[in-house]
Amino acid sequence: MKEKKNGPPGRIKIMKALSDLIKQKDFHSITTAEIAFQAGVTEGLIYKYFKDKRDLLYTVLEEYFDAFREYIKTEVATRESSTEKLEVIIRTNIESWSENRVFARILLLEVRSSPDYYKSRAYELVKKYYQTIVKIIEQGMEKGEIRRDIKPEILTKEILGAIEHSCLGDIIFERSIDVDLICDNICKTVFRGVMP
Amino acid sequence: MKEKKNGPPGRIKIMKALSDLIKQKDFHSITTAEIAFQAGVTEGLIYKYFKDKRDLLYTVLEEYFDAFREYIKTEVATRESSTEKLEVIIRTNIESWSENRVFARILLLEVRSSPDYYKSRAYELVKKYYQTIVKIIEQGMEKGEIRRDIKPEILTKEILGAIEHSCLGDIIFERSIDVDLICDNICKTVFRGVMP
DNA sequence: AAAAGTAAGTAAGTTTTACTTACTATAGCG
DNA sequence: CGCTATAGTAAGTAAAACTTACTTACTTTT
Repeated sequence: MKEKKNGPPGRIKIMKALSDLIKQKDFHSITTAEIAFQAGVTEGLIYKYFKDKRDLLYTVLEEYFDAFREYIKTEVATRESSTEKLEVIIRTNIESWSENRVFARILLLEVRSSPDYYKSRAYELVKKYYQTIVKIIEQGMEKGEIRRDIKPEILTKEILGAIEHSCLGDIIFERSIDVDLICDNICKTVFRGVMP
Repeated sequence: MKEKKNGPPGRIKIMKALSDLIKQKDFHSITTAEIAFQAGVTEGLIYKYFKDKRDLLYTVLEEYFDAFREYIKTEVATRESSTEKLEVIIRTNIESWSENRVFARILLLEVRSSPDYYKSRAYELVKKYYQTIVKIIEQGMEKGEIRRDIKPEILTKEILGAIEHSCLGDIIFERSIDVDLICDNICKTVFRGVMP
């Protein structure tokens, strides 16, 4: 069903090497020489498979995001109402970042600053994820489960932003994430608001 | 009242130069040679006043954030209830980013990936801003204006995250920001929730 | 089975760019 | 005046990203 396997061993080793190095330090401080050494290949090979150092980063992110979307999709499918679906998305999202720090760090900290990330396939996947949430909200509005006087696109961004920022500190400073606490707080405020 | 003026002309010109260049391209694509040329000074002078290229960036951000906090403070002072205060923070924050794109781009896109940003004075200011909001929420809880079953810290992050992510796309792709629309959406959901 | 073609990988550059070092001009001040 | 501190320069260095030209090995074709 997959169009292509992961490719030649060198390519796989390079991606694995970067992924491992990001556990230890930020992308900017990782050199191509280091990546090559860690992968057990020579520097030039990186440029055989990737346009440049950043393109390698986007490709690593792409893989993580693919798995993430696949997982979210199966979780969402088990729920009926749109609010339940949103809740499971919030929880699964936080959980994924809690368990996969490399994924979270690349997505939240490393890629956003470079213009050509927004031309990458990784970013296309991010947009698809965003669209999934927009559609759930639209369906919720049609079914009368969600108020109609707000824009689905903005609500989507609000939810994603709330999740992101709530986890950001823990991701940056490598603290453990209290998934239940954050999820519970976000769900309470998103669904019922801050009023007593 | 200010401890020191902005410093020698060269220093000011360098900061202005980076600020102007960030209007056109991302920080990584800006070279120190370019900054020096734009400022009409020589490259070495940058390193007389700043530890490294990134330190210059943090210092530029620091200036913007100082002005931002000053402005927010006066706006908040005009409001009485904590929800009104939160509302004015949300609006002023969005407005500031809408009007000052360089500020927004540095803060949301450029600095977060580097570990030493979190040791900078700019980051100290960010934390102070965050604490200001936490206190407003705590006061709101004491006065019974805000529900007590959520953590003020997480709610703060939720609000900041919602603002950020709602503006992010427009900031990245240099579109105009519909301040009223975003502000209205965020206030509605934060205060009353998404339920109909 | 020999020839031809291609994919995987290497070794040794080149170029760019952030950062250094050693120096000069100028202005304030006892 | 001479001394010191400040503002600034010019030329260089080191390192890191990226290139180029080549080798090896494995398929495919005739």
